[in-house]
Amino acid sequence: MSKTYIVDGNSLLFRAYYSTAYTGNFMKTSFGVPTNAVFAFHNLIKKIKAEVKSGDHLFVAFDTDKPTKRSQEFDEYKAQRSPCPTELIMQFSIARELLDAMNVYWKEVPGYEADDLAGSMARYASENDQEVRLFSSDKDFLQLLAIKDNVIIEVPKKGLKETILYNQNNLHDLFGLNPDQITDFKGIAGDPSDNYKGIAGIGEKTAKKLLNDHGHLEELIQYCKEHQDSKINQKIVAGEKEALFFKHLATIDTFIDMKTDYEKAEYKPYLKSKLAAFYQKYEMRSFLTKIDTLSGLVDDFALQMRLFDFEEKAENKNDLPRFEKKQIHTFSEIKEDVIGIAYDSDYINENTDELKGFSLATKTTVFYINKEDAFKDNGFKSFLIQDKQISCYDYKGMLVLLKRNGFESIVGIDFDLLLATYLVNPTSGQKVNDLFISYDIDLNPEERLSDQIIANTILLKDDVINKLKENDSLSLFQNVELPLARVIANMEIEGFPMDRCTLEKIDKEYSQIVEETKNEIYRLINKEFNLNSPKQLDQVLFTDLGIKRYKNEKGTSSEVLLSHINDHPVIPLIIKYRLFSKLVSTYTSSLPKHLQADGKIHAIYNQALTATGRLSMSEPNLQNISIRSAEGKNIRKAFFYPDDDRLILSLDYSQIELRMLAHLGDIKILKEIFKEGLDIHTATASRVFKVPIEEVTSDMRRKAKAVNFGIIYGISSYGLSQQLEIPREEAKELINSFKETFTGIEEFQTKCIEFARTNGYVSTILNRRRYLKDINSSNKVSRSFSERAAVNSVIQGSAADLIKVAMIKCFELLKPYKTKIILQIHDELLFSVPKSELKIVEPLLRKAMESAIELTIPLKVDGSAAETWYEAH
DNA sequence: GCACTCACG
DNA sequence: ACGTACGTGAGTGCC
Repeated sequence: MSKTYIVDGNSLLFRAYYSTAYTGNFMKTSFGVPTNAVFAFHNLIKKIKAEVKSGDHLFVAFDTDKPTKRSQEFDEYKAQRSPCPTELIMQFSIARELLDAMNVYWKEVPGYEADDLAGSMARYASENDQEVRLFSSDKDFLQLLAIKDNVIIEVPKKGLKETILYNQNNLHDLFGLNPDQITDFKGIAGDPSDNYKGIAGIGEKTAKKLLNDHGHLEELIQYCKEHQDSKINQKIVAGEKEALFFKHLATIDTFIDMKTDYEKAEYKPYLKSKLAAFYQKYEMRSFLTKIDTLSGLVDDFALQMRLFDFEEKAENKNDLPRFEKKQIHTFSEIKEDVIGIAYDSDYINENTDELKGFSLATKTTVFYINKEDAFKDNGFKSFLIQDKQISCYDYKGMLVLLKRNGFESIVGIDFDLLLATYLVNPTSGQKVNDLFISYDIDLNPEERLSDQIIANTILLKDDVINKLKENDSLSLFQNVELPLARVIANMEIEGFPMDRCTLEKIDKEYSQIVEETKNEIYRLINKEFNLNSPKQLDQVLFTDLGIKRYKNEKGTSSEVLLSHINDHPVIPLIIKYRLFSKLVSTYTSSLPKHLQADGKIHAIYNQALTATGRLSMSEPNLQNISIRSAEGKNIRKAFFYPDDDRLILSLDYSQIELRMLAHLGDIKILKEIFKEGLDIHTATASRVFKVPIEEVTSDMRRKAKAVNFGIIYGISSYGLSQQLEIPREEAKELINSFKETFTGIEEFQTKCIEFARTNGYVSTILNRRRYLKDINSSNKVSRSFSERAAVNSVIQGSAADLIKVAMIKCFELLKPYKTKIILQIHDELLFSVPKSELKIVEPLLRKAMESAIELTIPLKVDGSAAETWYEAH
């Protein structure tokens, strides 16, 4: 049997208030709003809600402050009560907000009391064969047991942890009366809490005894009138009118029509978004961090990231339109409009994968044309250059494959499922297989992938577009990511020049150093082992050689090795070995594997991978070519154009993330520094250490620089103390003086974190979202990670937005020139520039970069052109 | 396939 | 009392 849970909101809120209202020590928000009653009330509702199952009903009734039938009939109704404390009054509306946040249906009706709403609901549910459980601390409610034997009343005991259960069977044992005698009892004995006086001179005990002897008030009066032989009987007769009046007043109205309210009260799960917003607003952090442990919680943040409601989708899965599949040999066989295209290949690496053909979708059919047929088909070729509105998946990959095969670029693409779903949720995994899996679409390994891709692209398009609209991300999609795909495709096809000979020379030299250093190490410690194995190295250093670790120190990273530099002469050799073997294995010996016949490297950009909106790069990754060490930087000497009419121009944004922070957080002093064009680390040091710019020492600058970075990363005193090798206390003070000097930084961080807590995501300057699933986790470690990521993602992601816009602008302005964009390294763009164009193009590019997005501070672009990448920086 | 290490912004 | 800077890719060893 399903159940209906009814809560007398008013009486429980009163109880909740007085059970937690310790004198003068209220639970309050930082703005002074009292929340003690709401807090305890929350726990009561939560406990009740934990029992409620799907199909059950849960209803909370409240009083209003308007006159009621009782107060109109009886002037002194509740007149003796001491006035309600304002601290409680303030919480009446918050309690209602709480119920909304808990997705619980509640009701109040002017003129009625909570009792009447609850009582009527009890009758309605009971008569509909529901088991009724009624929660109230008001014993008036016991009369409702008379409705039917399926009604149970729960009265909280002191402390609110347990309840006393009343039902038809046990009421007489517990209270000494039957359910239908409760109103009679109130009439005779009165009720001080409602100011019901009853019959003067008759108290609880006598009243109960009389009712047990005579049944109901009316029968008792009749009897007393006939037997006026005792004082009690005479009192009853004298008080007849009052008794009947108070009985009438005490009678709960159970006949209000509750049908629609009953339907509205059907069980609903918690919605994480609503609840998180409430907890955030009323600063109930302990609940916020335990939110995921609630049973019956629907994580609508997670649902929000998806395109559909899963259950809804599963229901409709079989109703999804199906596409007929047809093999064709000429494009003219397609009679309807083509609305989607997907390239047929392995979807592994567009720079090396073979193109096999195309899957073309119309509204009803997926056509397949192989590469050979497509190649010689003029109809298909002209389709490619028509500016129609076509959907695809992986626009950039398709452009690269088309170009590699001598096709003209397709121009009329207005939707790319890969890029669009990446914007809906950048952290959901975008590899072709798991993309569809994450949207509950099964791919059939037997069927051609491109057919399935384009069919699903067509099916999903409208939902994804709607999602982007809802999220305000449509412009980012249409005006940034989609045009950018074209820019990147051109960069991939253009490639990056590398000279095999130069690299081979370095490789030879460095490989020799690796060998020599290795032998020297073996000789020195008289032992041979695999130096590349961190495990074996750990054993050799910290067991065999007996070097003592510092506490909490683990691993064999260069940082650890450096801290033991004086402990053994082998340590510096190992550091040297590590440096050179890294350079050889990752760069000098590996890069040539990626060099193609045109003397260039054609690496892949991943436009739909990072959590923040940055690009990433692979096969090979040219974004992490060494620069910090002199030995590593040498590698850059291998990157140049063999014919000496082209230069490499490198233009990079100066302090782009700190500028973005200054802009987004409106950090006044930081903005001033940028406007004055000062060296940022020196200037911040001068402000924080309160010395004139000229007196900033190199150590002050070093510290300021570390904190500046720290702020972008979501600083902790521990992290900073490690970075600067200073005590934590000092790091803490340093952070504090930064926060004091740069008003606005702390507020910016808090805003990012609180927004993420209530919304589940943060957004960049161009409305790029990143969801942070652990932002409310009860696990402090993962929660802190999410908090730092929340702050950092806004900054890093906004900087990524900015350079993406810059890339598009540069690409557009370069169309009349021979200069090409050839590499993007997060805050830096590299161009291949004919010497003759440099003077014209460089200022244009700088200007385009500096004005990519108008900020409230100036952007600054540094850089220079040179023959080799080594010199251009 | 994962952990470790280290290259970059 | 606890573990901690953000975002990547690649080579290597080891289960």
